[in-house]
Amino acid sequence: MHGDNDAGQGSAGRGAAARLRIAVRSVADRVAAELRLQLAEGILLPGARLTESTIAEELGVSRNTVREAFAELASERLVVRHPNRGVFVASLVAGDIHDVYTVRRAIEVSAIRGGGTREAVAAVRAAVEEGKLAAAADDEEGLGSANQHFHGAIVALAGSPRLNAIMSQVLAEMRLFFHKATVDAHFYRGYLDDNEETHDPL
Amino acid sequence: MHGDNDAGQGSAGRGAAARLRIAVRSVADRVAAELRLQLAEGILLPGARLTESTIAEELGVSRNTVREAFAELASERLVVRHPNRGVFVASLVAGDIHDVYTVRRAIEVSAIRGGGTREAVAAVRAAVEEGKLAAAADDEEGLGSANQHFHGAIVALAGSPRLNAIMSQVLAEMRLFFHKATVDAHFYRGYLDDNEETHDPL
DNA sequence: GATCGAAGAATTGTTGAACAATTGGCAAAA
DNA sequence: TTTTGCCAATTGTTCAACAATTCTTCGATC
Repeated sequence: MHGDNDAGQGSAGRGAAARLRIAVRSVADRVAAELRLQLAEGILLPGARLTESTIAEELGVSRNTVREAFAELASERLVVRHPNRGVFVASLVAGDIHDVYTVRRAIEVSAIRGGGTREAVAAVRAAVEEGKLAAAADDEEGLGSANQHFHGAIVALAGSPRLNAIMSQVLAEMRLFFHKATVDAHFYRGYLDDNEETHDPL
Repeated sequence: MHGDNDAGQGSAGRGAAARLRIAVRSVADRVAAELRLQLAEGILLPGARLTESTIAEELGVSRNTVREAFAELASERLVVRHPNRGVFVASLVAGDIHDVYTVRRAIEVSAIRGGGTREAVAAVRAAVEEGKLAAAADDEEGLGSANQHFHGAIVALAGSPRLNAIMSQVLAEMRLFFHKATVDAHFYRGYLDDNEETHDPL
């Protein structure tokens, strides 16, 4: 009874699947993506609790699927699991932030050393321009976006899939941090100088 | 009926749980740990297929739990998921290996720059000694182990939890690679020199 | 009134069964 | 031989159940 399918529908279905193959991943992945988005947009604030059943209901998926999505996000450090208590949006303390910057610096310094293809270098310059424009227009949002592109481009210089992956996690953690309504400006300033030093060699 | 628990057993159970709290994690985590072990020991060879139901039966857990373990391992790149086809032990091609070394180098160079506490430096020296002893005794196994300790200690110099985490993943990937029965010795040699250069500054 | 502890409620961790969707192999047809 | 279509096996996902654990609330005791 369950191996029962008619040829007509089969071929039609295959066509649709092929068209979407690249875009459509598993449901768990899409749930993770949705949550990642809400995290980045500050809809879910650090420290907030994510209840399995609630999210399962909201997104119309099963608790089990939500669980898989949580595992994904936890491995990215965007949420933390407290055994038997639940998962919470990660809230970064000063030490964590310092640590994130340590990682970013390690990756970027190494990537810059490596040189990079002409296109990769061009991408960096483009991101810098993007940032200047946003800064001139006082566009907070755009500046943040340009910042992400800049750091992504820097790491892409190395042409290393793993470094890229690590960097995108780092950037995700930083987004989490920056959306925490008010950031201690002084604390942040210190790191800005650090950034400048990092990419000066270019 | 399901909220039914007697006080006596409750207190006894709590004692046992408290004793094991640190060691015993979730079942999914233990499954992942077991698989990680089999991966490191070369029981599961690169390219091998891991069937959910088989492993579930072997370890006496549910398929769903195995699934969670797979997610964990996949995020560590120890296995790869082919959608709708299954998970396979990751098999690293030349490019991957190069990439792993790129990451390792980036992390280690940065960690060495940072200096490190006296204890951390001592740990590095200890690992070097361990390696020398193993080499003198022609102890392949011990040499591999010493190598792991060495690189772990190097990164620990930075005192960064995130760098440590990244490094342990890198080491796990390397273990996967080294257990692939026969490794092209020449290819490997090239990287050995690289290692030497990396830690020479010490 | 404050503290402590014990039911009770809520939530997580795990299981087992079910079924749709997809894949790969194999046999029959062209 | 190549292609087509079916079958078997496996994955992806859901649902329902229950045990274990944590959180809450409510008295009882001091």
